[in-house]
Amino acid sequence: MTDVQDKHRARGRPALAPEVRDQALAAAGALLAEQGLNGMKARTIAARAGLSVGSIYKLFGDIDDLIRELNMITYRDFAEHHRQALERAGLDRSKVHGRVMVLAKAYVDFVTTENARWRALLAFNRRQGGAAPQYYTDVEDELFQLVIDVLEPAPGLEDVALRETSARALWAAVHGIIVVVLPNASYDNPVATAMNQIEMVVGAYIRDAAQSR
Amino acid sequence: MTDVQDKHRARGRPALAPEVRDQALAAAGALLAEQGLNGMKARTIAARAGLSVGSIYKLFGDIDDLIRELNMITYRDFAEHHRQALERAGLDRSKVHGRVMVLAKAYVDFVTTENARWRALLAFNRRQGGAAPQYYTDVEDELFQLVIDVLEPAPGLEDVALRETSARALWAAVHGIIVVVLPNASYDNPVATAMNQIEMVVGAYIRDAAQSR
DNA sequence: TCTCCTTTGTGAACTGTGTTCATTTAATAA
DNA sequence: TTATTAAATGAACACAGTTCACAAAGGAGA
Repeated sequence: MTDVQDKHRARGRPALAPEVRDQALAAAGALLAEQGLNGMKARTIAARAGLSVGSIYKLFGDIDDLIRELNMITYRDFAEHHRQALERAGLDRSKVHGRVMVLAKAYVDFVTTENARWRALLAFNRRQGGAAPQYYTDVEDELFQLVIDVLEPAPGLEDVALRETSARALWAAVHGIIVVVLPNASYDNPVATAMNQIEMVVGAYIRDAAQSR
Repeated sequence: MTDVQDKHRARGRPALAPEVRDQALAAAGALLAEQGLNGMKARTIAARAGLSVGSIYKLFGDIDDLIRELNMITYRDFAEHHRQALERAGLDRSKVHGRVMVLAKAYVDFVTTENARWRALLAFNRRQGGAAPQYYTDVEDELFQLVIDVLEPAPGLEDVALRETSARALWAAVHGIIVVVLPNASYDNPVATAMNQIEMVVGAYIRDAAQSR
């Protein structure tokens, strides 16, 4: 059935060049960074990309698909941002506490500098009813793995299962503090407040693990 | 200027009885519990309340105002739910760890039993750009106060400022774990997983505080 | 070169939702 | 009863997602 003659190809109007999709995606990404989810209107995106509404739908399915794709990119950047922060810090692997705090600071920085994209990530994943899509979970695991690796030399966390659970629990805790503190207008210095609270929880956890070895 | 003659009053069609507003609010609340934010359409709410769209706007301003009001109620119920859980547990005030875990379990239970309302609370507050409204912050402080009180007898947390920061940090951590774990389909028993992670973080924090006294 | 023919791109039109406001309704005062 | 006034109503408007009949753009065959 798929054995159609190949000599007749490229009939009819040629499809949009592949790079057009990339350009449109980049345009939509810029819009998201500037205006958050508010900017993600079919017509706005089309205008920004220099395409018709119909083409946006041809290229991306629907607007939610497009947002998912942009969020995917944001999440990749997020993970990469953490990896680079860890590398730049150049701390000895034995400095577990310091390295976890480097990751936490990287998180806070990302939220600060990429606020609109980060909010889109949160808001949209929450909007969906069911489970997160597969590729999303993949990047998430990738990020957890980073924390697990950092915890590896920690005294008291030699057990792999315990270390993994610790990484998940700690990282969720860090996330919680960031989510609660950073957008809260009642703190005059939200970043310092968040970092302080993270320090308290992470510090206690690592000390306690070493203690109860 | 306010000294208008009072003998001419109640002219024209009488306004909707005050109880009508309460009934409409209750109807909208039921709708929210059933269908989440998806159900919060002007026409759906109006039909459910047996009123016209216009009346909904007269009574509540706009739909966002109405949702804010419902979220306010949810948040009150949330705080009350925690108070009652603490009371029912009837633990001695010295059992700090146990009492914090009672609060955490209460949180998890609320999310489970009142899922739609809880999600509305999260999603909507995140949707708003600026700071949370005043009354909202009030209930939040009320809830933090509960945690602060529970932490009061904890060894190592005698200092008031430290205790308050600990309460905020710990509660945000608990929130983070719940937000990350409970809706995650990859755990076969999300509630147990969440409670386990919370136990780890809370336990470590309290032990460490006692240790480094 | 000039028609067909096919495939893609376009944007007007349709649907659903928030919001308003001219009109209708229901009450009191005279 | 009638005039007057305020409230309730829902048709109409604005705006956003989505579709699809039609126009545009190229290749194939004459």
